[in-house]
Amino acid sequence: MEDSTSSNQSCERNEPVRSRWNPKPEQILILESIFNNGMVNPPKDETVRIRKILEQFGTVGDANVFYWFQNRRSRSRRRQRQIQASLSAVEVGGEQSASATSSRGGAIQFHTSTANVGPLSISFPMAATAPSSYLLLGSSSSSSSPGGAVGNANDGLFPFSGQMGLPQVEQNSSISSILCSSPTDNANLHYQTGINIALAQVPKIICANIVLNYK
Amino acid sequence: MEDSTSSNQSCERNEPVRSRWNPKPEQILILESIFNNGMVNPPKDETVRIRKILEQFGTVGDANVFYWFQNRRSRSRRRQRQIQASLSAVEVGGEQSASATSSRGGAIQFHTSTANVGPLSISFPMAATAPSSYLLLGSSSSSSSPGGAVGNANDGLFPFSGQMGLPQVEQNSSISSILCSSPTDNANLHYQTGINIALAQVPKIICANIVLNYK
DNA sequence: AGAGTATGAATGAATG
DNA sequence: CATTCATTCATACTCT
Repeated sequence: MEDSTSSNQSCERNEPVRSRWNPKPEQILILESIFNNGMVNPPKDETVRIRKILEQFGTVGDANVFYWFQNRRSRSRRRQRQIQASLSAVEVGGEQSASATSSRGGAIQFHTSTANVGPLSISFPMAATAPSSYLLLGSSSSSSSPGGAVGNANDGLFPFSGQMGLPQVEQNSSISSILCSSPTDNANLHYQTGINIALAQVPKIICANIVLNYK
Repeated sequence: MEDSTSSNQSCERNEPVRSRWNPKPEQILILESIFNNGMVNPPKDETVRIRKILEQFGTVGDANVFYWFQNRRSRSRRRQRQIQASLSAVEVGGEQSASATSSRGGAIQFHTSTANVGPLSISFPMAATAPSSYLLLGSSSSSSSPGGAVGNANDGLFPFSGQMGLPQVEQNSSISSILCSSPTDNANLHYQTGINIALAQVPKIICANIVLNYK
């Protein structure tokens, strides 16, 4: 389950076997944030950057990131289809009704995506010095895309060069900003409000706090 | 949830429904052999011939063969790229491995297909007269490579009309020869040795009839 | 001690 | 040839 609350999750902390990648809560959070922010299908170069960021919290490869998005997109779409299907059940006797399905374009509407957390907005205290910090949504500060990459027109700050094939944002959440500080310098992280999701077994430090507001 | 009810995966032996082609181990072996022998991009006519051969082991269409090679090529290239990339990662921060990190070599794990069986050698009886027998000859150990020049493995006898744009042979196995006889006139197709590995569900690794030495 | 499920990984099939 | 989607296999994790 995604809940991941508490308990174990054998990361690589000192694991003997590593068969398949097991994303840590922080990593999931980040990925989820990116996804929910609209980047549902990051182009390759973005994938690499994302991977680097995630690496702060644990071993991960580009392929893992790639697969993650692919699966996320896929399952998200499928869930949607299902929901929609069951909704249309209301009018069974009818005719074609919604049969056509939304195919790729369905209008997704909000709904829980990540399982238990629900719409949320995470905000990290500021981390300042992380080797590479990501900043989602935000306003200013255009990301200094190295290499000048894509001047992305979207006012956002997310490179966003790709094509996002999904209606995106399947939930109303709005992340205000996320910064990842290096796990090693956990220095300034304080719980600010409520929820504080699972993150539980987090490596031990950091990032375990995030403020999320339901909205 | 995704269990999908049946674990089916099988073949056509008694199929309920078959939507997508599910290559059998023997078929995979053959395809793999051909590919590893240098023919990474068979021209149309070759594709047809290959299909016929594969058909001895199960239903398959030209398109399947075509797709197979296409995907194989594509993924092979990608894997290659990944590996390459991760290797070069060793000089970024300045500290090599330390980054800890990537353990795993930072690398992605794309399973390599061949790994678990260990040295093995499967061998098939040689059946000589199949309607259309394919014979791949590897450049393997046997001295055949004259001059040892770069010579691609093609010294063999494979038509080889295509262009092979790949480095080819990404795995260590070297097939020395493969003959496919029609199961229907099974006459001479008997699994002869014990090994006969799992063919079972083995998606990767292959085996069936062929003499291959892991090296 | 399993059953059930969430999800990482692999791969056939398209599409551009 | 590159990308992407759908399906499926395999496994980690949870719950009873």
